[in-house]
Amino acid sequence: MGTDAQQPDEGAQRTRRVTIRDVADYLDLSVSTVSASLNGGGTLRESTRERVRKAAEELGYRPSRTALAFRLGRTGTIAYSLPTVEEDAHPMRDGGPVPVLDVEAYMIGARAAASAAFEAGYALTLTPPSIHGEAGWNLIGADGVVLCDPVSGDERLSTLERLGTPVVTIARDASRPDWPYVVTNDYRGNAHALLDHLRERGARRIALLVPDASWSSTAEMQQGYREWVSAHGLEEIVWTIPPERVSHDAYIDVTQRLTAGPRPDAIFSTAEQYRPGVLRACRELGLSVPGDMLFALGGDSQAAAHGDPSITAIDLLSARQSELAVQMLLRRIEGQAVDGPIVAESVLRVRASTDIGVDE
Amino acid sequence: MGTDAQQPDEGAQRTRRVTIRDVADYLDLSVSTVSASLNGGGTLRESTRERVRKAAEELGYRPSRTALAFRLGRTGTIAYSLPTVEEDAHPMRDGGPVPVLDVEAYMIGARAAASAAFEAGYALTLTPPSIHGEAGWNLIGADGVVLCDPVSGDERLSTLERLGTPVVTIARDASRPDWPYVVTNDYRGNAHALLDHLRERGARRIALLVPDASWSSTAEMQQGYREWVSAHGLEEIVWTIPPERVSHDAYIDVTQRLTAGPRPDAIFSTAEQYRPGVLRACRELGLSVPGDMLFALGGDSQAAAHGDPSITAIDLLSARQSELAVQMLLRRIEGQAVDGPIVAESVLRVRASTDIGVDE
DNA sequence: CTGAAAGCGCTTACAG
DNA sequence: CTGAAAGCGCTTACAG
Repeated sequence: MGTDAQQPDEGAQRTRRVTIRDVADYLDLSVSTVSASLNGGGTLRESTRERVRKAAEELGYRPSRTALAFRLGRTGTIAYSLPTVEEDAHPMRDGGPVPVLDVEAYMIGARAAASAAFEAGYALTLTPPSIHGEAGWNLIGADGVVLCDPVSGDERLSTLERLGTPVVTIARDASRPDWPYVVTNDYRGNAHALLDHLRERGARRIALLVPDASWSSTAEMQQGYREWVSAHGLEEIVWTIPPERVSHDAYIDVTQRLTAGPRPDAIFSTAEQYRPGVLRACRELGLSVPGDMLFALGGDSQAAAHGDPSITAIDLLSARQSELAVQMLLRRIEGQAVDGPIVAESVLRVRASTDIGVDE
Repeated sequence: MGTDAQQPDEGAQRTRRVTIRDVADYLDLSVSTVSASLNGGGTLRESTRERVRKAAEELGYRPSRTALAFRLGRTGTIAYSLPTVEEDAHPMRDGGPVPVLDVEAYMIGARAAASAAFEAGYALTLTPPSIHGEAGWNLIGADGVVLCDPVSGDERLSTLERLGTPVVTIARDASRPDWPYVVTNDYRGNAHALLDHLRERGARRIALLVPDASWSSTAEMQQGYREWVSAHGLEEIVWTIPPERVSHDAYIDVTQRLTAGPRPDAIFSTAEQYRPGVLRACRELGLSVPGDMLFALGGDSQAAAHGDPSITAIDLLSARQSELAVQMLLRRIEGQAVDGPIVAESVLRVRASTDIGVDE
């Protein structure tokens, strides 16, 4: 029963907005002059500009976003699009569908993107998971799009190209090896580094756990793995997880693989998402991590960093990735030169799951 | 090396857009007629409407979002705003700042909101974590805002009210008990249900773990807790976690509390975020869950559902919550009657962390 | 150095 | 039943 409870009137009448015309009339100037003063265009006396700025401030003038968007033909909006999977392959929590791969990384990325866009005067639109087709993107109405983890031949990418909308991807569309508008990571190199680390900690039979999907991050890590085991004369053990068990349910597959043949001494999961599944499978089979099984991840999370045991992982620095992608996209939108693919930094975080203290 | 690698020209010339004027000229009609045909306004022969629709389709006419926004004075955009905390209280992962409370629930909520908005013809803007002040919201340019978990006296809410922008909150601003534009949950009732459950499982000394913050969800659960322990003649044990340890670091506080006085036999954490911290503290003290300590959460997550042990939690059905909030907001924006506070459904999910099989 | 005019693509009264 | 006109708030040539 706070005394200041507020129930704003539905029909609360908003004060008519202050336009450039009001400022012009107030100063007996033309709207052209006011516009030029405020935007630094034209050739005006500095004193005039100053008068205009002051008056605009006084009158509470705020440029109309809609008028500007209309006039300039740009909405001042960029879209951020997370991976979509077919409805029935959606990992569900009771509360609703969860995006695939790494939820937390996406959240960090989306928020960093919103900040970077905002600082440049743009708003960030989150696309609905089901977006597809020209009509959808037309409704979203973005000047450009950051596409996270496209699949190979991603429909969103080709549709947006047809529409002439600039796109920057985070990680590649595997079907376009020469696509320059991408912020990616050295996934192969990361895989090598992680495998070197596992080997150093004594692993000799390292299984690769990968989703059966066409994300290039996955594909590139897998390629890195293949090169590496071949170079080290080790056996290639690839465990592919069907898309419908893209989350914790992977424990079913892992359990089956762990009991089927000769057991590996380390598991490298490209996806953070499989962490709980692998741990559960090991637990149920009485395998201690890292005692009986080393375990490392191709993506990081708070859970990986602070769970029991903490898991060695590659941190892709998602916030930085998204910032770079937004910056590249804004350059494309604004017609500036763009600096080819960017390979962002990643960091190997060594944690308890590989901390067995064995030196070879 | 792909033969179809595409490097769209920076200056790729977009085909001039098809306007309503083009359709009108094509049919020798006026733009008014075309407009009315397409939008169902006016009094036109059905045959005319049909001809227009067909021609529009043929010519590939798509209404211009910017023109529409300008003309109608609405951007066709709603904003979704997650809680902001002071910079230095941001839980950090190496990859960047993580939003407080439940990341996963927010991700589910944001995506559900994006879908609901999209279905109604709106785009969803994610606000940057640092948003504040009129200028920021002006840049975002939303027709309305969904505000998640406002703090008491939330600055965003008062700023938006001053701007005349419709707002719907998810959970209350505690300083506005009579605010009608809210989708909330029966947090007190949920607390009672959870406590009843713990008691049924044998708990007699139940500690409440709460963040030192003014989220009303927290406050209401705490109120529910107080009422309940008092009604049952049990001791009130409230453990408050300082805002700078809003995440896993809470294990420091929990460890200290667990070793300081007489030990509780159950912990009820209002925030999902404290799950790893509590588990770690128990682990390090050699307390098994649920053997030595029951544990339950006021919010759910995949990790709670599938970790070891799985944790009993209240599922707030975030997707549904967000859908309801978006629907209410759209009614406000479109000037329709709004149906007071909505208390959304929540579900108690009983899991291993309280599964001790003790009947009283 | 400043102003008048056109126009971005629509919708909405209003005429006919 | 259909059309002509005004106007939403700006910027951008272009004139003076």
